[in-house]
Amino acid sequence: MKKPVAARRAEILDTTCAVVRERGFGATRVQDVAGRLGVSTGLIHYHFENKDHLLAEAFAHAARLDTERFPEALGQATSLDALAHAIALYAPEGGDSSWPMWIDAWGEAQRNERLRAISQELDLAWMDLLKQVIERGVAAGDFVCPDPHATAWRLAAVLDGLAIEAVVHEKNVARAELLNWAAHLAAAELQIDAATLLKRIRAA
Amino acid sequence: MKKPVAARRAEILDTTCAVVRERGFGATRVQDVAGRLGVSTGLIHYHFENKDHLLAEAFAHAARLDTERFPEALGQATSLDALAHAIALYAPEGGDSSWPMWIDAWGEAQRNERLRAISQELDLAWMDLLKQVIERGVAAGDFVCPDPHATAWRLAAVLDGLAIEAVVHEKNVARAELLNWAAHLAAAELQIDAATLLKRIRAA
DNA sequence: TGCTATCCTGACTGATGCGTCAGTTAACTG
DNA sequence: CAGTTAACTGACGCATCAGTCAGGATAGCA
Repeated sequence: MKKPVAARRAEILDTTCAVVRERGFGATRVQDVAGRLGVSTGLIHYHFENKDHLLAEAFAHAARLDTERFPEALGQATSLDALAHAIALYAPEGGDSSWPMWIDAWGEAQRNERLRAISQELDLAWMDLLKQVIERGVAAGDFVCPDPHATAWRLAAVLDGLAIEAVVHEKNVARAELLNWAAHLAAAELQIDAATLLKRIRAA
Repeated sequence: MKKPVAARRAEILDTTCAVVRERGFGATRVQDVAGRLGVSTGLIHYHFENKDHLLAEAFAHAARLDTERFPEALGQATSLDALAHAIALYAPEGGDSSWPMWIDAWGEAQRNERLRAISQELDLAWMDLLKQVIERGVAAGDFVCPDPHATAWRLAAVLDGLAIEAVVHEKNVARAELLNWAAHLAAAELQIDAATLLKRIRAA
């Protein structure tokens, strides 16, 4: 049952993320994490100074996992595929997506400096990924875009806004619509064909 | 000190909204509301069955206040002004805006059916307002828009997404940028002049 | 095999906050 | 100006939960 510190900490962080996805930051209890691991609450406190630190580290852990997938998009052969992969990566999946956590974090970040810093950095990173993808396409002559910065913000904002509807108010927007509408925005902003982009997103 | 039920309830709901804006749904205590009104916690429980009901009713109350301002936009003389007013109404103000509450509510709504229903209805109402404004402009020949439904969703989503950045991550997006970017999106979607729209939004 | 450092337990404490209730006060009513 | 009803108080019960701590177990090492 004894495990080296690093392994145990990682395990606790993973489990904390899972609990936060289900219960939210506010309602997550140390007991929930301990119970799910079949471990005492004392052990959690042995590895983490307090609950605040635990939640913040779990959130940072999840953010790291997300940003680690960025190169996957940037590594695509064409700028169109890079864009398609970035959008597909961003859009909420059905299964174990982290979206519930990000949405919860926005609310929490309003009063928790630690969470706000992480959330802010993550949002900026997403925006920057989109911006890089756009600038690459412009440089290659694939996209036409007078203001990549503004376009990246708009695209990120639309994806955030639609993701909220898809995740929180499931009935309002389905993933298919979300992708469709986002693809149309991107296509209009970059002067490319929406149908082609949509196909690439679905294939990604 | 004694007040008729209706007046007291309204007062309690107003105060609850104020507390929720500051502390969030999760961290709002009955004592906070009572204390701010200079009243006992017993009184709150006298008027509301339990904390859940109090929070849900306060949220519905705030939503009602917001939607009551819709006719203000729809009543404008021109479709351009209607659009400008709708966007200005939507965008977060500096002062006592309800945005912190809406953002918090998205997180909370993931686990609270009551809040979800209200939040969902409110989001749909906003989208519908934008849709009405767009359709009016199209009918009048002021706007050109092949898919008002999709455009309304995109516009609402962009405003939500940018509002999050402006409210939660203050440094990321200022209100001026938010309005500018949103105006550009609306202008492109409706084939009108962005600068003119922006002027009207600022004047609204 | 025995020793030691590290990981871990489980029972405890203290604080917090919801909801209750017996009793009090203020407004209305005839 | 009683009598009655409705609004209100304040103290308390009770459950929950973060964090502590003294001691126990286990892996690795000599």
